Amino acid sequence: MNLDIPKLKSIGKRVSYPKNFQLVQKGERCQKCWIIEKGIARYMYLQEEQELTGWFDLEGDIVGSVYSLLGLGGAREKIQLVEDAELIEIQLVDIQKDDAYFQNFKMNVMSHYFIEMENRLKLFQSLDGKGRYLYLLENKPQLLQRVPLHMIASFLGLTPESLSRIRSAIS
Amino acid sequence: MNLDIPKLKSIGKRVSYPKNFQLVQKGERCQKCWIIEKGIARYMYLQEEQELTGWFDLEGDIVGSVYSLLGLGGAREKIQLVEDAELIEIQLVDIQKDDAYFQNFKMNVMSHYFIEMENRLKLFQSLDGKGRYLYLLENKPQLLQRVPLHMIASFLGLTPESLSRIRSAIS
DNA sequence: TGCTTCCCTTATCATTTGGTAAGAAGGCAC
DNA sequence: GTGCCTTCTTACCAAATGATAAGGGAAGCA
Repeated sequence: MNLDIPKLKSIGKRVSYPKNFQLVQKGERCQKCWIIEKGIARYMYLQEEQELTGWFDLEGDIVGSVYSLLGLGGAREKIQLVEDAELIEIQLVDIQKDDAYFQNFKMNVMSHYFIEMENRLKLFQSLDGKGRYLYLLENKPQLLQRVPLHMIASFLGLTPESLSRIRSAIS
Repeated sequence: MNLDIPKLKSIGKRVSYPKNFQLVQKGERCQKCWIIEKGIARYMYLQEEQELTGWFDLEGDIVGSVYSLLGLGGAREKIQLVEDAELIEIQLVDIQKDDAYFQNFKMNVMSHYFIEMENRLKLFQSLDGKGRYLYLLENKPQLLQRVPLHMIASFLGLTPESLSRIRSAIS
């Protein structure tokens, strides 16, 4: 049931992209996904005037628009690199050749994000800004060291000013 | 690609349960799911001391612990009926007989909740309590008429008092 | 070097929200 | 009926957050 990552990597090819490079465009029907060898990817939603940070992927994660990969439609978000990155780029068509593996791939990718989002939603429902920040500090401390704070603030549903206040109140 | 609902219904059997009946217990490995003919189901997370309303299902929706149905483990939530309900009860084992249909079933159920939760998360990240309430009023007005407001408050990530204040400020 | 741009912080004030307490209205059991 | 329980509202105060403005520092570029 688990995803065969080595197989997935063998299907793809190694690529390097610079900071701020855009992997996925909003509305795009994605034919690719990536595995992060080094770097951070950021999922961004364009919400009336403001840019919302929906998620970050780190080393070892699979990057791609889930909505689009599943064949549900065009990507709802754009995905950009926060740092210079080294990735394994995988053409979807190469996974689709093996249908059983492709089904397994889709189930794995979606269930992974399903679990992450379920947790994330509970955090928003039950914790205030300080609580959400502390949770991030506890569970993904690398993000706080490698990602600009205004992106973290958006990810936490806060203004940069509020996040700054929360951080200064703690330390 | 879409789920064959008539087929699903033909597999199950009609049942009636009273208000407050518990369909799924936390930790349970579910062998059933349901289609709602009449009534409302409520998904509840037990979060340190407090009870969190994660979701509501209405007429036409498929009810069940997605996490458990996908074989990922025991249910993370309990599911109870908000009203007396009429349901089509479906034994999982009966769907699993047809593997292609079962794969399709799982993909459909999960992608449905994936999309719902993605939207819901964006609401929490970008809107305050009033905004989230107005969104609900616009998009699921039936819930406000049929579900006790303290459950709605929890669903919106608010205290009952805050929701009450928001409602009185609007009307 | 000097300049701009980006990133972050701090301060102030208005608004929103939570916590606590209290009370009203309705349903239900006895 | 009486009494209990649930649900909902209102009021008050403290805390959290947003909006706006301002400033400093670091990085990048001509």
